[in-house]
Formats: sequence, C-alpha cells, structure tokens
Amino acid sequence: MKNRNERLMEIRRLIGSRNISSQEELLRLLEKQGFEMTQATLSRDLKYLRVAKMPDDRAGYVYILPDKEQVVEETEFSRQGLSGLISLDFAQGMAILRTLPGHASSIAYTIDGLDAYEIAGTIAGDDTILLIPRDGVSRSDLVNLLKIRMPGLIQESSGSLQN
Amino acid sequence: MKNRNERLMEIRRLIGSRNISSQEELLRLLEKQGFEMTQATLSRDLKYLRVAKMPDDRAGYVYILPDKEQVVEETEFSRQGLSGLISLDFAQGMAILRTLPGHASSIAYTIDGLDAYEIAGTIAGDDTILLIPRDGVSRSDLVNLLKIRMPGLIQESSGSLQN
DNA sequence: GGATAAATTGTATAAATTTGCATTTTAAAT
DNA sequence: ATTTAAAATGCAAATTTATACAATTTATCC
Repeated sequence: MKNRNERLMEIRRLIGSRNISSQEELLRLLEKQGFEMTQATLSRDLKYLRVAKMPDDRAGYVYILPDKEQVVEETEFSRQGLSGLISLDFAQGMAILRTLPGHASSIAYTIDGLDAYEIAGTIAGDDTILLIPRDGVSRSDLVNLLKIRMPGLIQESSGSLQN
Repeated sequence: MKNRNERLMEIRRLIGSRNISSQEELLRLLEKQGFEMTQATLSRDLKYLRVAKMPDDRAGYVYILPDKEQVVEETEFSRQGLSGLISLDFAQGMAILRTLPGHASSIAYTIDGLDAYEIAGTIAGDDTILLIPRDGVSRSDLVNLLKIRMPGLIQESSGSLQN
C-alpha cells in the first residue's frame, strides 16, 4: 500500500512539474523513478487523482492537476509518513485539505499539535480535513504558518483548472 | 462558417449545462439540435475550445469548460422523491442541513454528484450535512441551486428557508 | 466570374484510454 | 497461523479520441 501512495504522489509531482501529453510518456518517466506498472494502472491512478487532459497549443494535449493551491512533494515529512497531502483549497474562509486515503486524521492530529493561535480547530474525515481559522486570519497567514511549522507539507503551485 | 461558430457555441452550452462523458454522447445531443457532423470534427472542435476531460466520481468522466460558468439541469433526484431533509440553516457562511437519521450521507452523495460550482464540498455525519459554499456564493444562490437541481429536496413550506 | 489559396470536414485508421475479468497482493478476522 | 474479505494490478479487449490524407467548401485576389 505504501508503494501505491508513493506512486500517486510521484505522478502528481511529475504532472505538476512538466508538460506530459500521454500516459505512455508518463509511464516512462515513472519507470525512470523506479516505479513498475502498466498503463492500465496508470489510467486508474489518473482517474483517482482526477487528473484532466486538456488541449494545449504547444504540446497538443497536456495533463493538468485538478486542484488550486497545492501539490506536495516527498520531503522529510513524507519519509516520516506524515505527509500525504494532495491539495489545499479555500472556501468560506476555511481551508479544505485533501489527503491520500486514511491520512486525514493523522495530518489533522499533527496540525492540532501545533497549538497555533491561527487555527481554531480541525475536523478530519478519511481523506479530507476541514480547517477552521480564527476570525481575521488570512489565507496567506495560514499558508505561511503551515509552510513554516510543517515544512514539506505544502509544495509550490502548479497549473490549475477551472473553479 | 456561420454554422461552425453556432456549433461551437452550442457545444459550450451543452457541456456547461450537463455532465457529458464521451464525444459520442455529445454528438447525439448535437444532432438533436440539428447539427450534422462526425466525431472527428467534434474532436477538433473540443480541442479548439480547449475542453478538458476530467475524471469524476459519479459520471466516470466529464467534459469541462476551460473557463467558468455552468448552467443547471434537472436531476434524477426529483423522480426518486427521497428527500429526508429536515431543515436547512446557515451559520458561519456555511449551510447546515439536518436530515432523518442515516440519511445524511446519501443526500450529501447526491449533492456532490451535482458537481455544482457553488458547492466547494460537503461533509456528512449521520443526520447532519455541512455544506461549504464557494466564496461569493450567497444563501439564495445556494437555495436556488438546490431548488432547481434537486426539486423535492426542499419543501417550500419549510420554515427555515428565508433567503 | 474564374483561379487560387486557405480553411473546414469526412473517411478511414492509428493512437490513446478505459474497463471486464482473472490473478495477485494486502488487510482483517478468527 | 489460517481463512476470508477487500483492494490493487495485469492482461486483453473494447471503447474512445486524435489525426493523416483526400475531398470539399469558403474566402481572396485579379
């Protein structure tokens, strides 16, 4: 199971970091990183990750990540098994964090442990965390807090889709 | 050439107004509107319009417009008439739906299936749903959305629905 | 108008993606 | 440790999408 999650993260990282226009192409990149799998599995992974394929002037078609603020990369954090964050989104003054399956509560637990003033509380499901900031706390306040106090959790952005 | 532009507009309209998951399906809808064409041309049109195909929980795959705006359409919820909603309230910019015991997740599931822009996400417990609207979405926007796309869910007589 | 170039489309086919089914792997239960 | 259930994966086939090429339509220029 650990392998699959690592693979999912790597897929996100690759798609976020360059223009990829077919599953075969992505498959080869994954092989270079040591992941062995078939195109069929990759198709399922992309579906799971909600990766869309969009027409593009330059490359013909490119894969794009569905989320806005987001992406994660392997760091000390993920080596400790603490990461697993897929995306970070804001709505109605709150933050919605999507994670790999089963990772939400452990991440939320760690966030709670920060005892940060900025965070009023969190609610975690299986793969989603609702983070409620205190009144007056801005998005960037929150992002900065997480960047500083939980390095590795949030990675820099990449392309986004609608919404 | 006038025909092509009309067709492109109609394609945008159709994609924006409902969930379409294959070019064949879209092709049939276009034929109903009096547009005659082949799948090859449609493929080119979609590329021209930069329409992306994105995985979706309910529908498998859905075409989405590169920009924004989505229209509404009737759902199958109306036929099922399986409400179970008790009340709808607003607090902290969010909507709190109370349901009959055990009904929350199924209703939330259906709401999620709408893929409505206005709704950033939902969290369902046993008899409560927390619905998080996107920034800028008003109470009446939300109520209207639910009235239109999930007819039968909200009873006009329900007391707590003042906009 | 008539000739020519550019754009659009259909046909047929290639390429890419998804999926049913069987198998293997992993997790859970006793 | 065994058994049982659930999840993940590969393989092969089906489905879906993209495209090369030829034919057609539309625009442009004289």
